[in-house]
Amino acid sequence: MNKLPTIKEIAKRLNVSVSTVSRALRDHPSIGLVTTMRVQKVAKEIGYEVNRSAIHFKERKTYSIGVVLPSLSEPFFSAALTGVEDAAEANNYNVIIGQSLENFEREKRIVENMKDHRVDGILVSLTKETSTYDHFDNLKKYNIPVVFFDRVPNKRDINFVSCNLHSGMLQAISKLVSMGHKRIGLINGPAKLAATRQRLQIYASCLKENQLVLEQDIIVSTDLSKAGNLKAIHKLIALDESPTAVIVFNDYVLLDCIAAVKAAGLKVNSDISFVSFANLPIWEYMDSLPLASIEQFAYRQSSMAAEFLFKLINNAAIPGATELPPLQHIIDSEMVLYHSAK
Amino acid sequence: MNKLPTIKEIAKRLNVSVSTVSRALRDHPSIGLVTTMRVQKVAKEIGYEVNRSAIHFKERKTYSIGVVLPSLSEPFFSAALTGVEDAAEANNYNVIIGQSLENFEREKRIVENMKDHRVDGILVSLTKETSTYDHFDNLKKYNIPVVFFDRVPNKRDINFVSCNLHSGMLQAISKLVSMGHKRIGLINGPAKLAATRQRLQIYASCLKENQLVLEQDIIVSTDLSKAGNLKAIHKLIALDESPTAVIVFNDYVLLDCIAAVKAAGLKVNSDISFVSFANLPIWEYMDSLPLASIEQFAYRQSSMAAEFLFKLINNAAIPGATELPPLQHIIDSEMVLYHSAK
DNA sequence: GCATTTTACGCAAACGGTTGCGTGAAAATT
DNA sequence: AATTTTCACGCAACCGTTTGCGTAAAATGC
Repeated sequence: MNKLPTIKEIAKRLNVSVSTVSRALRDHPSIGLVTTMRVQKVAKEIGYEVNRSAIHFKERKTYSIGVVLPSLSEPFFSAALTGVEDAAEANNYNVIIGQSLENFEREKRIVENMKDHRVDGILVSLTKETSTYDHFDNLKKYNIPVVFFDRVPNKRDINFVSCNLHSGMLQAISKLVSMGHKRIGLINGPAKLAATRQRLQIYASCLKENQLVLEQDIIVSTDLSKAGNLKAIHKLIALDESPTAVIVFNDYVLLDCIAAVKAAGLKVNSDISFVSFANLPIWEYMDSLPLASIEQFAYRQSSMAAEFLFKLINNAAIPGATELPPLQHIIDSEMVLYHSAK
Repeated sequence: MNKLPTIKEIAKRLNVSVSTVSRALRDHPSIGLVTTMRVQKVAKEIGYEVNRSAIHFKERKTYSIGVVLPSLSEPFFSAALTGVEDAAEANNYNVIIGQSLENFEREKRIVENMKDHRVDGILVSLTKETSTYDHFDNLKKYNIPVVFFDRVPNKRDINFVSCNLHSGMLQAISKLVSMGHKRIGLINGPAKLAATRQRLQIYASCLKENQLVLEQDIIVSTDLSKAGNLKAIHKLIALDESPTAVIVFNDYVLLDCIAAVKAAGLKVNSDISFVSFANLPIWEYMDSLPLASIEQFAYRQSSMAAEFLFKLINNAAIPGATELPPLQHIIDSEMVLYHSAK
């Protein structure tokens, strides 16, 4: 346990005060040139490095931000994390990670833990289960700013970056219509999810914008289990007049749908076309591709959220600063075509 | 910027000294019961919480560990991270993340940054590029222990947990032999990778243990690019006497191989069988499965590595403790059959 | 040559909590 | 009743660095 050299050590060697050393190391103008040089020379010799813990303590900052998100096994979130990391590095921050694993209690524990460790700010993408936000509101007391991204609370006056699914969906549905599709179904998620309600609403408006009528029989939902997914797609292909195209809740659901459709003897992209919400980067390896995916820009969302967070952190650091208004941004999604070549 | 309550605040209110408050809050026996109660009551009333930064500073600990790994977009590493998180939570630590993205310079920067932030220890899975370890040796000076997992340095006297591929490979090759395969090829990685040399060696010994001879013509390699992967598999299927089974470097390579084999009109698992090293959890959705994968237990490796790290950290904390010998463990890989049912 | 400004540095407090040691008063022992 | 022990608490240093303020000495002005 050999101690690391401190500024005291340098002071002792040079017979100057610690304050002089401290200033000399930071090139403070009120320290003479020769002294400054001598201090810096000795500092280098004995391998001095500032003890950030001391500074953090003094400044009441830790120079680390927390990011809590559902699961890094989802490519969307691991891409998002990279966005956070890059922004953090640019701001000389480091990143404390917490995976909520879609578990509300775990999310609460993680936030609590991050608060205890006095992170300077927190980025969050919510659990599917999360519908109360007390554990975040609570952070105000500690002056810990929070920015949400992608999975954001249904609430005003919060800082967030999210993705507008409408633009991508409109592109997709317009594309389908231009290809002659008239019955475009929807396999939605569980009713309790905010994402589900949102998708339905956007789906409806996109149909309208293409002069198509909303037909309830081609709107089904899945609980996101494999069985649920299969049930949903079967319901659609069993109809007298099946939809020729289907918007699917996400790529995982789509994988099951494609398998089911094939098993039923139908051909993907000729008998039935799919559009999904992109979260898997594996389509290039698959035999059957969806027509398109709706890209939600994980990296852009998270890095912009991180920028917001640093803005809030830095603003709080300047003494008389007035509180910033809520920082909010919505990124347009985009359709990405896969099958166009064939 | 309203200040958080401190122990001074409590002391003032109760007209006792801060030391008494400090002790009362931790139920120190030398403080009278009534005083203790009064202190704790006031503490609760004003919502006091310890400032960990202060303690961290005093104890010269940050109660956070760093984990640096190639990329969380690989399911192997995101599973590994979950193992680290769970172990960290059990030990009241938090986890600072850094993705090296297979970039040596970035790995160095991350380690440097973690050192600056005085993490109590670091877990590492190396970049493919990494072949020098000075940036880790350097951490000794700061008493920051390091434990490697999965991708470990080729070096003695280090702490590590890794996975022995031999056991899984032996199971797989034995299985293939029992199914009648006699020519079992290998698509290996780039020569410069340590993993490549290791796989070749194990492949050779497993053949030997099954009384098969090593044939150079059915050992090919890929640079892991798509083109390289295709070239490798084509080389094998173009042989007069193609192998009936192939051990493949990893799942990404395998995806290309399967596509190529199909395109060539061959049937997977009848004309040619594959065994790969598991890193993708997506096989359940694929049309063509490999016969088996060799499971390397990301979660187990990383959580054991984390345990090692905490052992080292805690050992360093007790004053007269002698240094621990290198903590090392090798987990046996296992074959996981996919195709057995069909 | 004396008053004034500037230069270069030191002192000490502060950040929040922990802890070894000291001490007066109460309790126990003889 | 005198002595010893126990109890309950306070004092002060410490962790490493920053920073406002004070001040000798040097430089400048007249």
